[in-house]
Amino acid sequence: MTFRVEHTDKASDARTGRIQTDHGEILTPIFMPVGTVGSVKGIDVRMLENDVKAQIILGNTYHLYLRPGLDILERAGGLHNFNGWNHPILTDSGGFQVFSLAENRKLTEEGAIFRSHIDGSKHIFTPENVMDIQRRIGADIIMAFDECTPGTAEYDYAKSSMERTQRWLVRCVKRFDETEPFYGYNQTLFPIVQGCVYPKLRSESAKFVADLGREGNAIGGLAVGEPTEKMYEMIEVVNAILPVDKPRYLMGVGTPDNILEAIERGVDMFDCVMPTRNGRNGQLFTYEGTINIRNAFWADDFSPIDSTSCCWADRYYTKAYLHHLVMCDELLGLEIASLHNLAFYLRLVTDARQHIINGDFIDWKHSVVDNLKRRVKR
RNA sequence: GGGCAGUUACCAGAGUGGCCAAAUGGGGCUGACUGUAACUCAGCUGGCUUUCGCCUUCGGUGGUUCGAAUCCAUCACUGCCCA
Repeated sequence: MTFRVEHTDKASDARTGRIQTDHGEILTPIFMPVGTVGSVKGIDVRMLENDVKAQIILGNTYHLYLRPGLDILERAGGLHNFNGWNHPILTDSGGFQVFSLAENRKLTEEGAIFRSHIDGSKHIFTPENVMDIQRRIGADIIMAFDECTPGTAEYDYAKSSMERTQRWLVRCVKRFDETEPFYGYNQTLFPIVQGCVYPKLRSESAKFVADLGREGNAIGGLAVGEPTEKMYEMIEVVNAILPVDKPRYLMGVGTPDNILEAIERGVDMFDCVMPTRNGRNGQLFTYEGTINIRNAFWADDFSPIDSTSCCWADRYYTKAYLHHLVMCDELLGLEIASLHNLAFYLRLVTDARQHIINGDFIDWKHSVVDNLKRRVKR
């Protein structure tokens, strides 16, 4: 994998760049749709390519390991062959599940012991086997096994958690570097900065990560319960330390305005379940603000879903029709809402990229950010 | 014409003397959702009030009772059965 910064913004830390992988190129800043079990929920690969214009998607180590399992993935020839997505893929390590499945796991120095949410069976994830598993899943970019610390953690816990993540990181790097790709094409490992909301821990973690000299770096443990302003502050602390010539990936973030604020602070890559999950729950993101398409007042609004038109569905279908589909629990409603939201997210980062190139990113951001946060009432 | 069963909130449907503005579903309204155990979850759903509380409701009318969705009478309507 290679990365090249192409344009830097004079008024902020925003920049554009180009990541090259064996499965193709990624123009940054980029949003990566989340496909936890190997599928972006409700969206097939043709829609991802042609309508969403996704360049890279995520998969999840924990979920894919449980189902379909490594044997099937290996016999399929890796995740790209299995799910038909012949562009870059990034897999998360299961570190987030250490956080989100906290009731079903036990943490030790060795790793994390999980109870499967599917059948209750017991599994252990260690830095070493998570590297091995991600080798076999076959993503282009794989993530270190970390603990995603809650945003509300006390300093002492955050410190010991971050230190354990660092010890795990050393083991991840060692294992990754002494193993080979499973399928012939190159893979790269991104380490993850932790440290909760504490600047001291964040900078310590960022230095540790930066010193590893990997091809890209990630910021984890944000948007997990801390105030939004803290998140921005932590991004600033960390990005002041992470190398500028490597892509920076802010894990799991976020809302459209979160993404623009993070781009301003020098982040290049994002993923979030929000466009798909919230879309399934009836929330649409637009440049006008967010729309809850279940609200009764959309029932007779026969205007296009999004007049600014992120994809064909926005022009083709009306709000009233999408409202109807959602109220009827029709599968098509979930699909259209997810499609719209993903197309919007990809358009958002594409527009950000263009404005960085044009040199007016900050002005543009100021002109759109308040609207992005507002709720559209008819 | 006779017999039996029934009529409860938007719908279905519990409740058969006070703990009932009335269970539970559904529908509806509103909100939440940030590296996906999530087509999920939460609140509200007679009126006024932030709460307390007050007011108006259980087919209609009239009664019994300290007190009625619940008991009695009568009328109306619905369903099934017999002529």
